[in-house]
Amino acid sequence: MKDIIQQLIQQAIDNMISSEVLPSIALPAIKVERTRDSSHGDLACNIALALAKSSGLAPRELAALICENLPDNELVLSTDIAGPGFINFFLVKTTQTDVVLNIIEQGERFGQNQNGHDSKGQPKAVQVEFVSANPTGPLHVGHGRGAAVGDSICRLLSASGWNVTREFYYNDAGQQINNLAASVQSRCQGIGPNDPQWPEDGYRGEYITELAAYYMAGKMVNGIAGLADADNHSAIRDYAVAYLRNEQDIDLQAFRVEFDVFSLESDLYTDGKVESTVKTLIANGFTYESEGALWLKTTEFGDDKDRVMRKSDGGYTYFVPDVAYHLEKWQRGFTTVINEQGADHHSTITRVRAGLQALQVGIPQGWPDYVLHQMVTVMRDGEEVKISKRAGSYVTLSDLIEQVGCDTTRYFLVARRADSQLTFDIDLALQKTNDNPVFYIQYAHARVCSVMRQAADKSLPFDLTLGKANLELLVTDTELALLKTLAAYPDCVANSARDFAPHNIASYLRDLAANLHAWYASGSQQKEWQLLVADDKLRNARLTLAEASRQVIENGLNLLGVSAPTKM
RNA sequence: GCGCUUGUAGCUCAGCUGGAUAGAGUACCUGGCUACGAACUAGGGGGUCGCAGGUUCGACUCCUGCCAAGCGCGCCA
Repeated sequence: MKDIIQQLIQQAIDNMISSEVLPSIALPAIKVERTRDSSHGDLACNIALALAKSSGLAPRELAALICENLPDNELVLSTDIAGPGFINFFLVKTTQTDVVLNIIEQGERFGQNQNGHDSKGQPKAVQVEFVSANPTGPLHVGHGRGAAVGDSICRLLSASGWNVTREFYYNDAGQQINNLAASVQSRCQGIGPNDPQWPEDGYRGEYITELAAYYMAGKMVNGIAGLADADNHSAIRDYAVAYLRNEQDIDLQAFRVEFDVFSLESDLYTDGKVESTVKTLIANGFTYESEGALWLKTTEFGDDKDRVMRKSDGGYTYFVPDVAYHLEKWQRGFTTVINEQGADHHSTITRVRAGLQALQVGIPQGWPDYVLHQMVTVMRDGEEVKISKRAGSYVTLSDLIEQVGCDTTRYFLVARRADSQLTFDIDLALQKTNDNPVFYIQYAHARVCSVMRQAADKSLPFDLTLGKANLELLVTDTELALLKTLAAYPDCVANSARDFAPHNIASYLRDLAANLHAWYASGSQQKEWQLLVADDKLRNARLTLAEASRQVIENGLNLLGVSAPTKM
């Protein structure tokens, strides 16, 4: 519909130029937008404002000229010039109710688009790396935010026609893994954090004790048996990593987050990919030796200082395998890669990108994309809960899921822009009342389902065909507002996917639910506005609108990984 | 000190990549069910969009400077 209006305006301006009403001027892109306020019609265009200066005409005068030259179109009821010079378009009724037919026809596919298709109409590949928690402890709220945001981005990209690969990267090769193993080993030997032999950077959490007990009891985890040998450091390390990976998998499953690929840092070493990456960087002349270490000239790619690649003890710093890993992503054919991670790691972005540029393999500047989420603070009983991995005070993701439920946790963690700080108020999330937006949206869905059940109970069966044929009977203010909101959904999905911004979906759903509740409630003020009226045509038209609304709520909630209950 | 991010109603946050009178929730005040589920809804009060400049027909949005908060600035990951 926007396209049609755009063409009409284009024709009008072309006519004006050829009849020399307008000088021949460069045209900016004609933007036609959905109006926010229904008194402004259905669609609006600001072209007269944009062209005012170059044409030498006053905006309102120019708008009037454009309207006069506008070709007739059966879909346009009338136009209006408003404010400083906006042209508002009022469309015939069927353009407003058409969205209902589209929703009914497309069902769960409604709202999807093909923006992720290439010129041949094939889905383009995108890889999204998220969570990527180190296997040194259970997942906490921060990981939860990464999981919720990352997973929703994946769902948005899929809905936009991309072929999405979800990937989890384990840093299972660094010093921290040795700390982990040492901590577990100490526990196996009966040493606690208060003993003098306890490792300096040891992990003190309760889960370490449990892990040690499992190992000593010889339990199996992911095909690895606990050897019950407290002196075997490497066996303990392998067991600990397997155990914690398994714990994380269980949490992620409970959080409804799945991955296609798990990559291991240790593999990059054993496959020689770290070594070959370093060789290329040296061969390309972007390194130098100093103070016994090997440095990468990251300053040539915008960093504020050069960075050590190989420490004087011979080991590589963490970002070297990161570069090797991203080179591998590129070689796997992903020209679009998104990394979702905590903002506390933002300094790695410059280094990884610099390393990739220095490899000189044709990777574009600014590749890969990053989505960073800010810190999550947790409030419980009105107090902030401090998160400290070593001290073991910890709000785990599984705690949250258990206490407030998967739906609420996911919604809360994804409902705000990733780059604003988030306070997770457990007391608020626990309230199953007014304050909780998740229930508000789910309730709207359940309410429609309830009406459908009522319809059957009262022998007022829902006849979809009859409903579709009588949509022009939808005329009340609340019905029109609801139609308008439904029509905005596809744009909302496309924009959210483009911006990697799933929080827009959360806001949209809040809005849609409000429209639905307002429509429903209008029936308690005016009985003739109820859905289940006696008139067959009107009732079924309304039930069709209700079903369409339900479908869009379900589709939207699905993008957030939140369930759409039929009963609550 | 430098870099990244943020600053919008008392509180928690949106604001659709420059548009019309800045919007929701919450809290506060006033109404609506012998129920198509009131986990809802109608209305009211509440704003120098951190501050100061600039860009233009128009700025919460873009630019510059300043103020404040969070996070980074390791031969840790």
